[in-house]
Amino acid sequence: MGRSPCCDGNTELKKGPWTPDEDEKLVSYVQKHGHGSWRALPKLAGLNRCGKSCRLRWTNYLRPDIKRGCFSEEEEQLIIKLHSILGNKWSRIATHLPGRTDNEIKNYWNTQVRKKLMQMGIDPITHKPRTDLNFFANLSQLFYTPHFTPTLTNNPWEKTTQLAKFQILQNILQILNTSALPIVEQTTPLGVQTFNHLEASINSLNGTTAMNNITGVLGEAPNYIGLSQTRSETQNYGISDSWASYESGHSTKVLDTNNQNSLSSSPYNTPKENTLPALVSISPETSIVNPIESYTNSTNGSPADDFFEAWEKLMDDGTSDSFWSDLLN
DNA sequence: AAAATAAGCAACCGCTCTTTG
DNA sequence: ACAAAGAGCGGTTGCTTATTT
Repeated sequence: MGRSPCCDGNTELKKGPWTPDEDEKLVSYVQKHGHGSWRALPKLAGLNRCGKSCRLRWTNYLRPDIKRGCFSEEEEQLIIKLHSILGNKWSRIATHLPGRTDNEIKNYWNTQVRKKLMQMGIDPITHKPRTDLNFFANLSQLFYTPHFTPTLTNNPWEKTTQLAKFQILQNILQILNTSALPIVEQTTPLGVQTFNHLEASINSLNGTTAMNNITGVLGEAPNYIGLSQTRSETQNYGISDSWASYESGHSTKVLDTNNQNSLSSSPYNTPKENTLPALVSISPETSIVNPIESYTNSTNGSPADDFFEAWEKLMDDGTSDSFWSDLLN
């Protein structure tokens, strides 16, 4: 199937940036007659453009309900959340941001959000922690940034950043502490000194005001941090049927993630002497497209999966709709 | 001050999906 | 049921502006 581009054979048609005169013609025509058939529109409106170009110009720029200007923190958080569930479905994402176009959101993602997530150590495609060596090489830089302090900022984005950093460091430390994965300390630029610094700093945060602040920020989802919890406790929290409940405006189904057998059979079980808590429940590689299915299929996996699961839950509104609003307020 | 490089964004391209006859 | 037209989507390009060297 498919079809040839609407402009085929019409090499005379103008391309490139629109002039104010062209904009005026298009706006005045659409306001008078509606767009009707986009293919027929250019001729009727007196434009030397293809219909597709007219449609794009109208929907992305000239439409009266377009909201222009910087994205707010709330919009940014929403985009991240939606992207973690929907992936690059920009038009779907755009339906939840009134006045924003899919193109604008896509551009914003590619130029701003993606970069921020990368800096946080989050893979912007999978929303999983980055495990590539470049990230580990930059770990010290991440750790020494001014934001990584025992007190939390009021800036919502920085709150998220701090939480993500904290979780990343916690899980890295746990991975390093796990005998099943002894290679990291030996083969990456992350040296013993950095390792000790990480451990000391995380321990200093554990049980401090900072932790109270973090759990306070998380509201009803403090278990995402899980520092002072037993393994069974960390498994008991519910996960909302994220997308269905999000789109319908309800927080509905709660899944029971208890599964002691799968945990005990994991090759990555944390040794008893490990002072850090167990990672959250273990799941196989999860699907961005269908997070619900991925939750219900939870059986076993790796520490990296665990972290992603925790992150996904963080991004995915754990037990109530108030979670993200708490974070943002 | 000029050149080089990076970043941001509007617009285009080619494909798929939906509608229509 | 089928093919073509129409519309929409996501990825990419290339121009403009800002920043760095």
